Amino acid sequence: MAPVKPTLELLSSLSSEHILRALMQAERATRAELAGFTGLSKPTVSESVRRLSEAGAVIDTGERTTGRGRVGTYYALGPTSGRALVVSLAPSGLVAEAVDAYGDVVARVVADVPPTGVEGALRDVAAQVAEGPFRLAVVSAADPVDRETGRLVELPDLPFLLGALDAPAVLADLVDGPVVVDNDVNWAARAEDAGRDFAYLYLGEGLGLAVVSDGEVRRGHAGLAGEIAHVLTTGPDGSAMRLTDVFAALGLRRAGTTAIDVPKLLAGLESHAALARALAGVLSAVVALVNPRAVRVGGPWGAAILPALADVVAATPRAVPIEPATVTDEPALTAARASALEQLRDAIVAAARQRT
Amino acid sequence: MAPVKPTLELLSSLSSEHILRALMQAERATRAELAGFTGLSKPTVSESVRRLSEAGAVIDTGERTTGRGRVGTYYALGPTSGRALVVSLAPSGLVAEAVDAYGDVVARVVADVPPTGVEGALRDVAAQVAEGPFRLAVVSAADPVDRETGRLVELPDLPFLLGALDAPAVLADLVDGPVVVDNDVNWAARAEDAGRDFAYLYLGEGLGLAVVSDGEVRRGHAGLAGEIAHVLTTGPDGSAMRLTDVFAALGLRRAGTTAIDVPKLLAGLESHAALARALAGVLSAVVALVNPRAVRVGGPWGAAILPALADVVAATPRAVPIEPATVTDEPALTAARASALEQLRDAIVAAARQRT
DNA sequence: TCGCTTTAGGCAAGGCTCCTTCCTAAAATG
DNA sequence: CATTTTAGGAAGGAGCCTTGCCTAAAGCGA
Repeated sequence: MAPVKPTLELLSSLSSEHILRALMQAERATRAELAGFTGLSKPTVSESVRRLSEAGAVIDTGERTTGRGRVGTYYALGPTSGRALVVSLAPSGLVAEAVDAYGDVVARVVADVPPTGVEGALRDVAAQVAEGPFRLAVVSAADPVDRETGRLVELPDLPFLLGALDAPAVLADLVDGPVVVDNDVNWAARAEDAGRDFAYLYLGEGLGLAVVSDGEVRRGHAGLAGEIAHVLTTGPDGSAMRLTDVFAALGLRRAGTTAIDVPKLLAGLESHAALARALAGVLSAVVALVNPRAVRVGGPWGAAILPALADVVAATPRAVPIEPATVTDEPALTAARASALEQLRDAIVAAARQRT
Repeated sequence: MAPVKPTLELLSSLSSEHILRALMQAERATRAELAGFTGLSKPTVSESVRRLSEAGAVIDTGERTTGRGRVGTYYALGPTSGRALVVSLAPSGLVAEAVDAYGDVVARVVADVPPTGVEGALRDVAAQVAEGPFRLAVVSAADPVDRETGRLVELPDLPFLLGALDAPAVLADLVDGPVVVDNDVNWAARAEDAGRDFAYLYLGEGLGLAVVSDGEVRRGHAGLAGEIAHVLTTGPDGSAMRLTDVFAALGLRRAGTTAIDVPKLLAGLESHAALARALAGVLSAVVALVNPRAVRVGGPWGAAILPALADVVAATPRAVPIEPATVTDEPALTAARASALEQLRDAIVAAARQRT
């Protein structure tokens, strides 16, 4: 809206940004190479590198070019560029990674969720990959996340897989900057390359849906967009029923909980038709409200139900393509890592802008 | 993502943008005043104004200051800044306005929809407010709009109020720039100030819903987000039923059409409970999928049903505030006008950036 | 009436950024 | 060992923004 003030400082900070981003891609480069990458002139690059070196943002690596011609000096990002923490929290286990500005995973720890709860385990794995404080953290959690606070929230009639957890508070002394927490289904959707408007349906012990509109996951006011358990749909008997109650009616809940009994569901093919109809009812609401180009289906029983679901949806007046999820290996972690990398790089550029 | 190239030209174009935006607000100003408004120094402003004058973007109005001190020269936007066309199309009538870069409505025409169709009437009203070609047009239409083409689309089992219309094609020879078309409900939602995440439910002859996420109306892949007629909900008899079929079941459709019989609906209070329940079912899907802070309700029978609807929703496990719409006087036109003004101003700044 | 104040605008100098062009140093090549 | 190749530096120039000062002209007040 309001234009930026036209000052010479703006130009030099733009040059710095060019240099830094080029170094993030190249890992190390001489000033002549940077001039080639960025399109800036050699004197401009030299001056910018001089300033950045003075501020500690980049350093002379000590390496020298060995080829024809004069010996060049390699520069790289300084140690102050720091690292980002990436954590994936799920009942099946925790994964923590430390990522540097080059996108390299410099440390990785996997752990089980102990019976004492996820909080201690989170602190442990984060500490294990730490090496000095992180500049920021990105957390994926298999439960609904409050958008404001980053805390996990329990919703009625939904399985609460990880339990109460205030990840920003737990990680506060390990992370200097922001701690971003989001639901694993939202992260998994971000890993998909399915266009600017699509929905991602996750079918596992819990049910999840991510809405991607105009290229971004839309979390809603409190971060609870996509919590579809309470959406009205068609029950096995044809009556209007909330989606979560369909599983109860079909006897597909794990005893004493609201979690879905996945093995039983996969074994009992006869319930698939009723499930497909119920899910199609939910998707009719998705189609009506967010109008996705397609619906990607993932999760432990996503592939099993997909054909039946696709058939039912195809017969509705507003058919939408039903596609299998394409990223199946740690999808949430993959997307969280990419987000952490982008945020880390932005933070480095912003910090350099501050300190010069 | 990719930073802008640091060039001196960037600075001068930024200065020009400051000057132009200040003139859009002030209508006319001396260079000294512009220096005060923008925070730029007097020589910078003088130089920028000189360049903009040469390019025709601003002109000496001929007026002179009359106060103490030296006589100043007033500058204003040049005639090439042009106008934007704003049109509202509804069965109740057409409104066309011409808006200049100051936000003033310089011409306005109201017309009825003739039995021959809306296309000719659109051309007529647009021509009547035209005075040379428009730089862009913004159209609000009371029917679903295809996001790609801007054409009105007919959906099965929905009233098609205006009929087929390709507004961009009809206006092509009156408008030099883009023609933006959107649904009137989406425009009405943009006129509300209800936070960054909310939904707008329009209840009239047709049913409409607008979804605002992260501060923007989200239109979906084809522009059909919010077409809620086919969402499954609770029918009068408790069975799962599409929302549009609820009106059929209650005998609230105008004979031979899929349009809602609003007078009959307003007269028959006994059907309100069933309607409220059906709408609440749809809102449960809205809450689940887009998680709005609140739902604003507008339209001819919005106020009538609001208390009953609010009661039913309050009793659900995921209650959401139900609020009346705040803008009731030409809400769609108001928002379309604001959008046109913003786009016109951006276009002027962009054009100046090109031509200097 | 006349000097003072006030105000728009111009001018000059200085600082900074970027660029192009040219030069230098040093390593590999033949 | 001369030539080629390449990183880096130096010089000069152009453009933009700023501060500070000056000028012109209109109103104000004695």
